[in-house]
Amino acid sequence: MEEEDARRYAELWAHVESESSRRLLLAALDAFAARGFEAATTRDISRRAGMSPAAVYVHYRSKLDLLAEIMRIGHQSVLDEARVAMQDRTTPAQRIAAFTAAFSSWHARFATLGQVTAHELRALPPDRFAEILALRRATERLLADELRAGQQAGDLHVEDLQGTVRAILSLGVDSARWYTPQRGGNPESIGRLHADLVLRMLAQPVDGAGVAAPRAAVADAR
Amino acid sequence: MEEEDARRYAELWAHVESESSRRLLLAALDAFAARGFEAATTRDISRRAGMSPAAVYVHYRSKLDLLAEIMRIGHQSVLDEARVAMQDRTTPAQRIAAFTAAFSSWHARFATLGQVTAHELRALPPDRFAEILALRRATERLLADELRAGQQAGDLHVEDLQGTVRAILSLGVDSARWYTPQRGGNPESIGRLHADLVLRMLAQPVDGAGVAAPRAAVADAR
DNA sequence: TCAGTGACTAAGCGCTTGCTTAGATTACTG
DNA sequence: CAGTAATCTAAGCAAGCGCTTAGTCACTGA
Repeated sequence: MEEEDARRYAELWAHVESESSRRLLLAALDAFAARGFEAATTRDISRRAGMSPAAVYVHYRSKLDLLAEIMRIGHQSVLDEARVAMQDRTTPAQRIAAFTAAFSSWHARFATLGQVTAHELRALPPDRFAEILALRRATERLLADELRAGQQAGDLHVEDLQGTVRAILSLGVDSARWYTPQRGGNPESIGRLHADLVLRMLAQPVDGAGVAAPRAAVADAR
Repeated sequence: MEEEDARRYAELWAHVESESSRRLLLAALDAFAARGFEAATTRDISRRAGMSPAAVYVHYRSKLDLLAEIMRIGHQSVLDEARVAMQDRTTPAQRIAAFTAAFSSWHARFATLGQVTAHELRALPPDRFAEILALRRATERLLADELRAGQQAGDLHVEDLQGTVRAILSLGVDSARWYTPQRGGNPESIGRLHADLVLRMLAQPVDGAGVAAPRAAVADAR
């Protein structure tokens, strides 16, 4: 992982007290992303953090504790960013665009973390899993509530609410899989692209001999 | 894995000669999907297939060989299905809709396999990886070529070609992560939903005081 | 001055891993 | 029915695993 990545991720767990703990979180994230949680070894993690294998256990009780902490911080971060992005918008369409842009650009910006959060859930024991699932559900609800509001107001075209929610989330989640700064431009441009695509998806037809046009509600949010 | 799944997957590797080999492919797929390639043990795989651990090595040279074979068959299958779905369509928009429906419904129908194909690529050594990557690129090209054709003909709205390709693929790939028959309906309905969302994304604006309407090219493909 | 504390390391324990070996069993052939 | 090849199992090896133990070291407060 590059210097720049290290600085970006440092902000995520700036609230973690010890410098060694923070170094271990970054080392563990790298190791989990590179080989998967099960294949990553505590020896590898400790080496990336510049410590002996035993030093890990001064700061964390187990390898699983490291994963759980990374997952918790990651899920909390994306939920917070989505909330902040939506808070000043005034219409469902605007809030959906803001959510999509924030969610997708987060997954590009923290692609390494995004891969781990999305695909190592199965490694968590039931109680940890439940905690993370609650955060995921809260994030999903931010989006679903706005889609429902826009649908009921007649401003947005939403035939399958749950399916549309999943589609929008998929754009973001999967960004973490393929994104690299080389291939994807900057994270914000991914967010803008996805927000634009989503607004097109939701454009309400205006009658005109079977031809559709986006209504003002959507055109404004562009 | 259920009886029904077993039958569905049996078709995928019907061409594999030995019955034991086919049972091992299914057992390995289950094990890889449940815990990840690295965490899955050859003892677990052999037990699922009703054999002793050593019997695996009569049919496959290594655990990695099992993964590589599963990946190859899976990637070839989705490429074939996409090609077949597109072949009788006459416009770019129709072929894009057909591709999207086939790609997404495949990932829902073979969700277990889809998860493995998408996320265990890193476990492959360079030569195996290159083989799989070629299949992925061929699939991607099926879609990209049609988007480019529709864009150049002026029928489709495509601002960011590579970004749009990735977005459409993301809808399918991520379906494998969340889909279950309980939550997602049948695979074909996922495909139809995604095809519809994609056609909306690509609708070309028709001038009219800043208001957009899909042109006939897209409306026809609906 | 020195007991106490927190961060760390060297060494290694008990266990599991992918895979091999040696031999048994089975199905088929001349 | 002997011979052969294919398929399987019981047993186990070398290596690597997560984590622990015992002890070192720098620093703190009385």
